[in-house]
Amino acid sequence: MDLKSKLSDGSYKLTGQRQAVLDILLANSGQHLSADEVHKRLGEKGNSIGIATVYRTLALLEKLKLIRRINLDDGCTRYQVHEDDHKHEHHHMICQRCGKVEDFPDDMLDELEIRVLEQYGFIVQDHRVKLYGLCRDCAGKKE
Amino acid sequence: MDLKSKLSDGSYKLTGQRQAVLDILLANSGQHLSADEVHKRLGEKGNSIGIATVYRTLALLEKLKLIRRINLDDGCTRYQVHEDDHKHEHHHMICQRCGKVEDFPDDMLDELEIRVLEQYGFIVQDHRVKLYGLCRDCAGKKE
DNA sequence: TTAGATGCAAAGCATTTGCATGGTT
DNA sequence: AACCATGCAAATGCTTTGCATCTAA
Repeated sequence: MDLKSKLSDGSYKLTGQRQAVLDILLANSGQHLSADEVHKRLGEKGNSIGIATVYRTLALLEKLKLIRRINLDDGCTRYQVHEDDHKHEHHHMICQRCGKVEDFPDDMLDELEIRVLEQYGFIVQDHRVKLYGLCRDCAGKKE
Repeated sequence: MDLKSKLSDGSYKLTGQRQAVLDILLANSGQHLSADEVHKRLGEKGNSIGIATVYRTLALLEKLKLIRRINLDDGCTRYQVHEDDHKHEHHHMICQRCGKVEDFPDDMLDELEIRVLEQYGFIVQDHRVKLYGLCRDCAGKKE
């Protein structure tokens, strides 16, 4: 784990809380946890941490690019461990019936980026795509 | 203006406040105003309205699909009048240097939606795309 | 007349911050 | 030892809600 080295690069210290928060995110990499959910899961593991520290740690881990921030428009910021290689970034499909959030890989926006550069002179450095609709399970059901 | 008819469809009343809020959004269609900004501009026009009414009105106008909600991750929800025809929806380019937000038309996600349906069985009903990068002005500058 | 709308202030949430204490290096 | 990190509670900022009053239909 390169948490320690990433931390020391910025004169940050490796603490039990920071390791614990990252561990929770790693153990739930398929989900998109909010600060409150991280806090709760830590408590369930007997690893209680102040909520302020959870927020501060999440902000730090994001700065170190170990996790990424996701906005699913549900009233809170959510987090997910960052992919190891930047090549395999991903976006989200949000089911409007059951609320499930699935990831899909990012490998299709290149054409869009080229056009945007041509037409607007806008140089794309990053992007966020959210698709809203019906997941396979819900699409199969009636009504 | 079809505000009145859209309102009466749902047994909502046409009030001066509702008209005023919509007028502000219409007069600033190129911008992305927050509830607070709408409230301030109303006040500047001598048309003071309670902030709670502004929030309630924005929620109502969104339900009537007269405006749309935009999240630019700056700590508040922003609003913009909806395009008349649903065909010409648009997305946003956010400059990471000067903060300017420009719109670009939505006419390129079709291919992506087809692939997502094929691979995940996900039926796309709506989408949100945000591009982060450098606008033409900033891309031209040094440093 | 009457259901719906408004305004104000209080309440709600997610998130941040001040400050004294505790822990890494 | 020195500096950074933590915890708690208070504070913040956006948004919502309760309730009495007002108004469009």
